[in-house]
Amino acid sequence: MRSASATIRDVARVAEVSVASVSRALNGHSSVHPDTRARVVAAAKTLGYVPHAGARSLSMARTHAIGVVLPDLHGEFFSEIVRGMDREVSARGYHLLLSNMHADAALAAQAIRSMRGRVDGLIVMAPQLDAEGLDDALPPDLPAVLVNAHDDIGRAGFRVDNAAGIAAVVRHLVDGGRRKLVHVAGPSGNIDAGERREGFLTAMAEHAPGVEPVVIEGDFREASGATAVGLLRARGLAFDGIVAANDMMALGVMAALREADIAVPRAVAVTGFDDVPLARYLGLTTVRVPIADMGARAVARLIGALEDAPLTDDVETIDTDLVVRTTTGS
Amino acid sequence: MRSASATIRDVARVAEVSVASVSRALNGHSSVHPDTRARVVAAAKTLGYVPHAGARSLSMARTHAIGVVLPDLHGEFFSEIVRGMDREVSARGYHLLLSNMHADAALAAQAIRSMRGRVDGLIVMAPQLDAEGLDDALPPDLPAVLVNAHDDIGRAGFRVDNAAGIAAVVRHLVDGGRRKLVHVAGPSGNIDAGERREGFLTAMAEHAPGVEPVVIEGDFREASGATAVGLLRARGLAFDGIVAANDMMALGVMAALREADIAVPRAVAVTGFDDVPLARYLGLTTVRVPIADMGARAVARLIGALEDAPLTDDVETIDTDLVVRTTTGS
DNA sequence: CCGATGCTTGTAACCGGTTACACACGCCAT
DNA sequence: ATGGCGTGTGTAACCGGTTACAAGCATCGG
Repeated sequence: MRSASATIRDVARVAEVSVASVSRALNGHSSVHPDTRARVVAAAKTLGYVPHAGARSLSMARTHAIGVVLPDLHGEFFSEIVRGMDREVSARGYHLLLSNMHADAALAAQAIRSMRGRVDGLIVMAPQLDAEGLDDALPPDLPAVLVNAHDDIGRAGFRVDNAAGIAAVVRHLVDGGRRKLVHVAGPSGNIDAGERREGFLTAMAEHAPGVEPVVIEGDFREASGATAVGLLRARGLAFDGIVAANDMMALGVMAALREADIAVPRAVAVTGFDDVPLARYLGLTTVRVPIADMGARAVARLIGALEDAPLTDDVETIDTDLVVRTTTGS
Repeated sequence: MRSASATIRDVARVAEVSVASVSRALNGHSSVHPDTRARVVAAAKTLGYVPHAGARSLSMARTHAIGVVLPDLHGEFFSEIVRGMDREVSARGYHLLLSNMHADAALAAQAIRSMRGRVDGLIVMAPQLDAEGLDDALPPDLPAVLVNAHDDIGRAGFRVDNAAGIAAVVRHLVDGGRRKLVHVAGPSGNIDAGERREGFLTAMAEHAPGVEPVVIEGDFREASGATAVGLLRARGLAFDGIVAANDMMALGVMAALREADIAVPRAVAVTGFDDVPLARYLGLTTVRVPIADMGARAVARLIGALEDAPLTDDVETIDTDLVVRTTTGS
């Protein structure tokens, strides 16, 4: 029982051929005599030989690994997007190399750079890096696909159709007879939060003309949903529908409404965004975002670029679905 | 603007020194003249040089990456354990290489082998592989830490203290005056499910002597919780507490009880196991399993072994906490 | 003035694979 | 016999780093 693994040279010695023949035999090259191949395969088996992926990567300039750079994000989004990527990646024989990014831009750039030579391409979700920041963080020879990208980033990427999702929510509420809608917005720096806020205002202008839309600031966290309800009541504003920018805030809203004895959905309808699993259990009407699909499509596009044509710089849009449950019931 | 990245030789040429000096200068070796170091650093900066991690790994026999082999598991567990590992790993300057395993043992072994030369060590969760299967799947020179291990695996690993968790649940229910307890068990092949089932029987013998404990088969999925309730009622068994082997089945139990107009917790108490986020929202009394901690500790142990002493073969136990909520209210 | 010593530096081997190229061989047509 | 061709194999360069070893040079003590 050896402790160090066998190398290709060990196999060559045992099979009494050159290392070149071992390599060719094991990689299914056609110009290898059947007898030779048999000897090589037998030697490899007795030695328990497994090729050293790092060495192969170096000489082939191909690692068959994809780097994933994500900010520190909450469980549901993280596991969904990674699951989607993994599904696609393992179907194509690649691996995923994870790197969680720190908030600091310099550290983020460092994390990205440290991937050179480890991966064939990158999938990056970097809310805090703008086009410039990305340009000097990304090694020029490493193809990258952006997730949650700005429209105008000038790079291959994906984005969620936030405006359409919010518009569907607003239309649904207006169809149900609600007019006095309030939007609980996400943090101001966040791209998706910004688009949802704009989308809300646009949709209100279209579907409820004449109504002054109200926007309360939130931060995507559950507590800020409850705070928003407190604020509304303190100001004495009348409202019959609350459109939260994500599901967690919608949960906070629901808890605060229950505490204030305001009936959902009779007095006030509540909606979220994302469709986290919790939403189904609590009957929350929300907008489903196919996160896993986005991960899978990002991977597919990246690997496609690696194996065929280079990446194009356009941003693809991910469609959303309105999921109607009980918090907006008639 | 070059398309291919600069190599150490390019830097050497520009700085007018040898590659050895570049390597030494950039790696903070002490025997480099300050002037030389300055020239090298300047050259590296103008060229935008980033060392090629793959090449460095090959010559140093160190990748600073840890392979993670997991079965295809549901969201919560996956994201929690990966989060815990990531926390520990990035604090120590390593990366995580993910590989989801297929159910087939041969494919699983293949997935593990393909990590050779890519990672310095492995963290493996392989419910379908026994000691033998692991022995010939794991390359002998690759340290590995097992998660969710059998007690007697003869390898470094971690396990959840399922018996203690279930015992705490049973004690809590008995303290609340419940005696006629039913256990809804997990799938028979699963290690944790088995330990929870045994733990239930042992705890019942101790805390409720004379009572005949009932066990209904389930499969860890929500639907099987509901099915179990149906079975109990069909058999006409009396019960005042249901101890589900995990949270999802407990949710199924609760839904079925609600449908049958059986009051929780007044008529029947319900408990789960795992403490998924949903449990908090639905008020489920359950056993908290610190999944992220387990991931972090597995990584810490593996990296410790890599950098200091080799791994010892013992299995460490992860403690659980009883979390009392409303489904067992007095 | 000479050898020992310490500080820098360069040359080249090495990590473990892949593959361009050369070459040996047998066979066939000329 | 000769040249051309196809098949199978080996030699050695290469991927991009690290590092053992040798060597140049200035300084210093005897």
